[in-house]
Amino acid sequence: MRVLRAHAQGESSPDLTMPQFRALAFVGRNEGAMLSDVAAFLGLTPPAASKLVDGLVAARLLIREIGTGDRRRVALKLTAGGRRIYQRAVESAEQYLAEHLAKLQPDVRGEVLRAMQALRSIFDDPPEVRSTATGKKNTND
Amino acid sequence: MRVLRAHAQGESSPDLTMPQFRALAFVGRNEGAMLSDVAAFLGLTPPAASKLVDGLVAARLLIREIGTGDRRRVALKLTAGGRRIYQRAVESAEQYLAEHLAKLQPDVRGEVLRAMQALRSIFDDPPEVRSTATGKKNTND
DNA sequence: TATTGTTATACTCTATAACTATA
DNA sequence: TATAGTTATAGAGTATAACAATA
Repeated sequence: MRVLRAHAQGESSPDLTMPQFRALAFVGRNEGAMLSDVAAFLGLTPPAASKLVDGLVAARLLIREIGTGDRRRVALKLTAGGRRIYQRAVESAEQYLAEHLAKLQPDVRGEVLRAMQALRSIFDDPPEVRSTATGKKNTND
Repeated sequence: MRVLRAHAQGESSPDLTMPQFRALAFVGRNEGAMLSDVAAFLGLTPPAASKLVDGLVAARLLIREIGTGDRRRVALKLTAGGRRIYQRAVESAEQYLAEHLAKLQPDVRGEVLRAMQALRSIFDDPPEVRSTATGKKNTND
């Protein structure tokens, strides 16, 4: 992760900080996520997440939409520009990973894959989003 | 790493931020490291690293020592209190990892270990320290 | 009354630019 | 002249507390 992060910092769009990019990427993976989902995933307090989103909205990479059912909720979505930056970063990271993983023998690569799955299973990666903020709650509530 | 970091944030000494802890841990692993080693490892500019160290020195967790050979260099060392906090965090993280890894079958655990070694080999983890700042340069210079 | 999010305020993190001391 | 580090300044990140709006 450290190596990948260093790579991302070298590549990413000039004026976009790491926290901003993490928030952007989260919304990229979870279109319509609530603000509190962003806060929970990034480990931030709601005010901190709100301010972070402020910057992304000001940069025209994200938009806030009022929840259609529960008007307290805010649904976050990427703008066209936000999606462009997000996808470009994903592609860059994937290419970087692919280049390096190609150095491994196929059987070792398979072993790496199974190891990753094993780690994910025991560290209980929780679902990223509680709801889509577009109205009804989901069963996690 | 995300899970482990969340764990560390819950455990760690109350008034110690993540960047501060990362710097502390780096010096813990690299006693006598130069300031520029800290900056390079954390991906910070020298002024940012210097200010970060300021806080740790003020908290009496780290001390600055003038390099014995090259007086421009600063050797960073842990105080007794700094070492105590560092070791406690390492033990906490190790215990957390051990508890979770114990859920895996021994052969899967072996596979995870080999996968980690394979990843390290292809992502070229660089040495953390350029010199010990206690005088003579090393062969990397 | 509880939940979602924001505004207000303060401190830390981080960068660039300019500087000091040493080599 | 080049290198290691600090000081000065400014903007982003983050927290706690207080608030507004909605449920």
